[in-house]
Amino acid sequence: MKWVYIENISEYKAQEVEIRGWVYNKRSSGKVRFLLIRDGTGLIQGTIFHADKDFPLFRIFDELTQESSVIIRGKVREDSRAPGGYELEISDIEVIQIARDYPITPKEHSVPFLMEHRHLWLRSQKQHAVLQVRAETIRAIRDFFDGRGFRLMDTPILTPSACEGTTTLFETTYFDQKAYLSQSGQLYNEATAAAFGKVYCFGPTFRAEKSKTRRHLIEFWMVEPEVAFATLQDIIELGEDLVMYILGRVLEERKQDLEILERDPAPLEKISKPFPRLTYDEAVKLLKEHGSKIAYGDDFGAPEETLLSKIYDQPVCVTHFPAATKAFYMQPDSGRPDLALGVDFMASEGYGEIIGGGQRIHDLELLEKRLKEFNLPREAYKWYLDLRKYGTFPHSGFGLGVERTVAWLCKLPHIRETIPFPRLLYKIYP
RNA sequence: UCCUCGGUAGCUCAAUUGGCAGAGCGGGUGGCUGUUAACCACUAGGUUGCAGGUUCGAGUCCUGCCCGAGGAGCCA
Repeated sequence: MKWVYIENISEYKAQEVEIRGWVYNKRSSGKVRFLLIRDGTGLIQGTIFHADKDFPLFRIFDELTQESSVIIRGKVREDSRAPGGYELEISDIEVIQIARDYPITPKEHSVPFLMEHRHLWLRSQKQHAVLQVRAETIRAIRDFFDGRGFRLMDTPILTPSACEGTTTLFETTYFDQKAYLSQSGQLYNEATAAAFGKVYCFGPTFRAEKSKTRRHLIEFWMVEPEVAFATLQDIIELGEDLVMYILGRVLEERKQDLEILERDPAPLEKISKPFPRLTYDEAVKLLKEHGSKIAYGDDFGAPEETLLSKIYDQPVCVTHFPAATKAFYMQPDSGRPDLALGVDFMASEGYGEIIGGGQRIHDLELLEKRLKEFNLPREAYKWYLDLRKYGTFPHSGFGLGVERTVAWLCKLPHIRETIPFPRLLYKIYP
């Protein structure tokens, strides 16, 4: 008998097939039994009818518990009463293992309990749907860049020094030296951009920040493109195209998952480019008009990001931040050197920043001056300064946080469900 | 690190002013021919986070600690 996956079940109408999976739930009503099986690709209901209550299949059915692993065989039938529209008339159940006392029941559980059982929670329908959206988002990102002639250039996770002196790094040892887990592949991207023109890196990043909010993870995934000779304007358009591409793909390919999550797709479907663009000055003015107490010169905190993304029903691009709030390598505006040519993309519906980036300093003298101002050790950045010494080039790039993007697409209240095993403040189990 | 709230059965929660620790789900047993987190009946299940204190009597009040959640700060 042919082993098939539930997602393909409609191709096997009226045929005898085999499904391998786990018991999601079961119900019985005297001489009818219903078995809900999941196999990783979907859910299907199996039925058993028999007049004799001692029917052998009934006895096997009665032994089954939630998450027991089984192989079931039977005939596929279309039935509008079944969840999913198809069901299997079960002729045989082969038990691989009876699961005892599966901790996650079909009723309510608290977040701490579910996080403690994250390795099992992944099997639940909504978690499955979120991670399908994540996988689709990642696939879309790679297709987007690969399709535009970008080269994937993996950057190191173990690094000899801080990309930034200001943020908190995870320190480890590298034989007899100190080493740190990467916070960003950007500096290395600038080197590969000079070799390949258009590059991107995609990998995990680590930040030892004591952040305990709905939008921070200790370990998260970020895609970072870097384009040689691109300006701030060029990179804003690239970011818009990327966001539109991800949106289109998820809306097209994962509609069912958004439905499972009860995520109304309408606000996402309304999004179109170009996104509204504001300078920092304009944004501060607008925030003050809407009651924010932000002082000019302050970086946006969570409440400002949320407020800003609620004012528009589109993602918003904010540019020209005060240079003092931004990284040392940000190119200053030619007219107003106190402003940095940076851009933050705020997702709609209150989700805040999903992209941060900008144009990098390409002038050697200016970069050396900035390193001094930020008290960064020149020796550690020797190779980085070489990029300005040998054929320097204006260039720009950004980083898009995968988890924040997925949380927005799925409209989740917290980022922690957007990655299979989140690393949270003080929490590394399971 | 700070502020707020919480910790009672495997899970989610209730318990009046300090006065017999209880329900639903899950487990077990039985019933039901179309269930949709099925339903109905019965049943087993407790170191009330830990340590101390007040009291005739503490889940409830007090002190300290531990753990968790929400928010703030922090945060290319």
